[in-house]
Amino acid sequence: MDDIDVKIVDMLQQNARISNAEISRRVNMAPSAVLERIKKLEERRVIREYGARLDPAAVGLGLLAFVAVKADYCEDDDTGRMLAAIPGVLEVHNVAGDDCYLVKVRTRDTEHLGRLLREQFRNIPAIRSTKTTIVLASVKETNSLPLPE
Amino acid sequence: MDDIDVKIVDMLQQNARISNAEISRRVNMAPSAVLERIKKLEERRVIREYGARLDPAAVGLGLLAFVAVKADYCEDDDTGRMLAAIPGVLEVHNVAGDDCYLVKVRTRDTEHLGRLLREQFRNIPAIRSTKTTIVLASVKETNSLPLPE
DNA sequence: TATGAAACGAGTCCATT
DNA sequence: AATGGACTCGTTTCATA
Repeated sequence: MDDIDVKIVDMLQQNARISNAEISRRVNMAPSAVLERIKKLEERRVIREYGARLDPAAVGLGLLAFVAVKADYCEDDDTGRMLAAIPGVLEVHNVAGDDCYLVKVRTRDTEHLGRLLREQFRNIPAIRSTKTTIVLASVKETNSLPLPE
Repeated sequence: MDDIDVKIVDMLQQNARISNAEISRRVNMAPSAVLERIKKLEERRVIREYGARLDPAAVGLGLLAFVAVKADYCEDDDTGRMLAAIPGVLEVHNVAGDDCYLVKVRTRDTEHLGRLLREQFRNIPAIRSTKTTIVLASVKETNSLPLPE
């Protein structure tokens, strides 16, 4: 990763639908050279994927919550995988501390969240307890990583 | 948002660098019609932005943590904005419950995290205390929202 | 690893329905 | 709100440095 790679991934982070031609103008290179670099960054998995960020409320997922999950065995990845498979579960992190998992979940409303916890989370055998934190408002939400100049 | 809009935003969610031509083939429409729809979805802010997801470790941000922040006034959005401005802070959520904010943060390592908490977080006047949860492994991490068929 | 030429495909605008 | 034609511009490959 040289400076030009950093510039390229930053542009793609900021706007994944920018054209190769535009990138190549901004780094003063031929489009074919930029294409080569992007392909390699994708192969090396420095670039994982390209995605559109949608307004969750516009697709009926107005409620955001974080659920701390205590399970019998934190090391057992099956529980994590079962959590990850539940619709609305966006993130599952294995965490240090009292809890085993921290789960980010979006649902329509509190009623749907309650149903999800009762019918999905509690049905996973190893889960001992859950503690839910409701998000009232998101001040910032991005996954653009700060890159060096 | 009709069925075709849902299909379009889902394709863009899955791969933001898909061409309009490819989308138009998959929904059996003229490219110009698809372009119109995408423009309107962007205008209505159903589509917020397009981004590349990078491997955090590849850009020197191998550590992920969540920080629960207690502040004097939860309602005061200045604290939230100050948190959001700190480099490495990716998400700031105003939450219900004991804490005021839940903050998602990426740093190089624990040393950098410690410095960030001491030098940045604790310097925000209204902040009373912080409680940090270190992520050991992320089982799932996406922001693709589950859409109806 | 970068370039430039060439061929092909995509993006965009607009008159029309 | 969608189409199809026309023009412009971008993408991709490959021979070459």
